[in-house]
Amino acid sequence: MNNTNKAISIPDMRSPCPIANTLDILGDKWTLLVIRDLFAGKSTYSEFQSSPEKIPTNILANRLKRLTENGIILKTPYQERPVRYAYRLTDKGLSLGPVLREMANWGVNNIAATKAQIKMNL
Amino acid sequence: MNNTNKAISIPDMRSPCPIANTLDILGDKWTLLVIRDLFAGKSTYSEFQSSPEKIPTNILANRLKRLTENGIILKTPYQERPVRYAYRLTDKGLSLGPVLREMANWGVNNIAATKAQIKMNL
DNA sequence: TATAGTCACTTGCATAATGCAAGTGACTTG
DNA sequence: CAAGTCACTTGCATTATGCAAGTGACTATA
Repeated sequence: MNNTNKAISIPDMRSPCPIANTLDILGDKWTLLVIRDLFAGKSTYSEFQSSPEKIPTNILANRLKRLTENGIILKTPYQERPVRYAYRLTDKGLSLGPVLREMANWGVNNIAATKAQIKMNL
Repeated sequence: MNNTNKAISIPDMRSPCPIANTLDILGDKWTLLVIRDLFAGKSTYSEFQSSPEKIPTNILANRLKRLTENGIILKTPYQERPVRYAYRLTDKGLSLGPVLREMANWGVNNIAATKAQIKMNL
């Protein structure tokens, strides 16, 4: 059991609606792309930066911070000398698989010129 | 057959990824709440405004415009004298049900104090 | 027929988020 | 000891969001 068993709490909820509250955490253009990259096997800051959408580095830093605070990802050093960090999904993060799967599915069915490049276990 | 059979085209795609492209249409704090309201049976401007999250009216107008342009919703007058408009989901919009369902499901399982208020056919 | 009210927005402006480029510090390799 | 990599931070311009008030078409009531 890792640290994903505690629920996220949102200080000033705009409503009790689960969709609204989920959007307060994931509802922007970048957050779910970082999570997509994690599902695709990426784990370091520079790997996230190298994705084709070219996320600005300040936004990447901000999203990694927010996702960590919300218990969706975990930051750990994977080597010393020099110390290098890996981010990975917690159970809470892994449980976003179905959300990503349905979004990807909707995209391929409804947006022209979209192509799933790699097969992910969502 | 209604007008939902044409795929959305995104002028300057940031990548061919279906998740990235879906986020370019739905990735913000408000768009999916309007769609949620439509799934919940709401259809007029004032009904959307009355939802507990209190969407600013300029943002509501903007989102209804964008969703219409993307073929996700349809605007039709439902009465003359005075003319009143109803928005409703196209087939493309209805196919977002699974996305909403998985987001709602993730919210109830991972965010404290979230409560699904009404049962929706997602 | 003046007055008030509703609906579906629009406008103006302040605040916050995003986007771009450059810089920083710890560390390693040649 | 110079150059490079990693994981960021900072400064600033641009864009989006949020709030309040206003608009115009229409109706219902006095």
